[in-house]
Amino acid sequence: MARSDTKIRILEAAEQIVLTRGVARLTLDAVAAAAGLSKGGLIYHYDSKEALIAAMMDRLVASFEARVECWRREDGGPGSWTRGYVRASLPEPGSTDDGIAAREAALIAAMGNDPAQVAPYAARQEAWAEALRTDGIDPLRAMLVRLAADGIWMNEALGVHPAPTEERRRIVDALLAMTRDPAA
Amino acid sequence: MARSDTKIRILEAAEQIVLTRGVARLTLDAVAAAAGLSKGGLIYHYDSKEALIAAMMDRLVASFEARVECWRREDGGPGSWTRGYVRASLPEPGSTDDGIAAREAALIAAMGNDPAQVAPYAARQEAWAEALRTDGIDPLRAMLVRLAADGIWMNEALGVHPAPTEERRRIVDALLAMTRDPAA
DNA sequence: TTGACTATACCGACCAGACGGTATAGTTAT
DNA sequence: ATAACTATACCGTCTGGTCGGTATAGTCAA
Repeated sequence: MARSDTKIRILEAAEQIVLTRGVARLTLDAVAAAAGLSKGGLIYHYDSKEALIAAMMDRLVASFEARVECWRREDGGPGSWTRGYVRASLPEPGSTDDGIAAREAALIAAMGNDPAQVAPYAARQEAWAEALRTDGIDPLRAMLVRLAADGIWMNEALGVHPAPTEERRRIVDALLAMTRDPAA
Repeated sequence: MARSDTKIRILEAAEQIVLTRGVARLTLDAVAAAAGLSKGGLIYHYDSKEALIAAMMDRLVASFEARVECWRREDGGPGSWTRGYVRASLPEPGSTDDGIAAREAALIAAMGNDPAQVAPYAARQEAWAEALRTDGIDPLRAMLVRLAADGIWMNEALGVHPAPTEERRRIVDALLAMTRDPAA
């Protein structure tokens, strides 16, 4: 068995638990069981629960920014970063892009365990605001698009669905269009 | 003492704990201490932690919808419900409207304790979507405004600030304007 | 008026179980 | 052999919840 997969397996197990059973059940025993190893094995990889959640946060920030950058590159032009943010935040339902689950789960876990652990995510805000500001489109418009995207995924992370699938798609299209059309 | 004040005192204490110390520290002992009574006294009013959080959720839904309705009435005309939603979600920083704290705290507490407890909030989505749809303005536009408002307060509930105070005000103004101007 | 009884509000000691974390011995791959 | 990894047993603490009890105020028949 590929040994280095273990750490990732642990993180994914932790994400699943948060998403399906709630932060309160994110216990070391539960994570170990879900990842298919013992608590001792889990602690070997992550010294403490805090370390585990910190790793989830790192993974989330890195994977999210990578996905934004990936979309931005195969797009280009004014507004491409904003569009990347939207696409990275709101992958097509049913797509294989499961990185989004990590984002939700990690943030919820951090918030649930200790609000201070949200810091790594909060720390990226300034950089993202700067990216929006210099994206070649109206900065206020870019920020509105970004916030609406946040509104969707954050609601969905809570299990709340502000719009059914069909309408959701139209909303995402509208957000992407707002980054292109100079009028509205 | 006015007996029913106690229940409110308990709920407010619980909100404060969630907001300042995190869900993990929302224990019955902590709530009782913060509300100025014993655990026995707390349990007398709310049979279990679950019941306490359910009460927080009820309070949140009722108070939020009341605030939306309040704003809508003293406004009127097309888009007034959408504007009410924005104003109820995003009170001026420093205003005495602390109802928003209840919304954040209750949702976080529910999510932290058991995701299923978010249900009372999720259940209102359809009604809100209907209100947006029949608000006299472009429904898609109304939904985008609502989602952006959600994006702001949900970020802030996590302790994340996507925009500094000055820019935040401009964003809120832009959202309100979007419910009035037929163009964009 | 008085005494029996009830309802409401609250107290705080206590308990069983769960939790994060430690210790340590064992296993496997190189 | 050694380092990477895993399993099991265990510990102290904390948590949600229980339970027996107290205090006060009100009702009501005699």
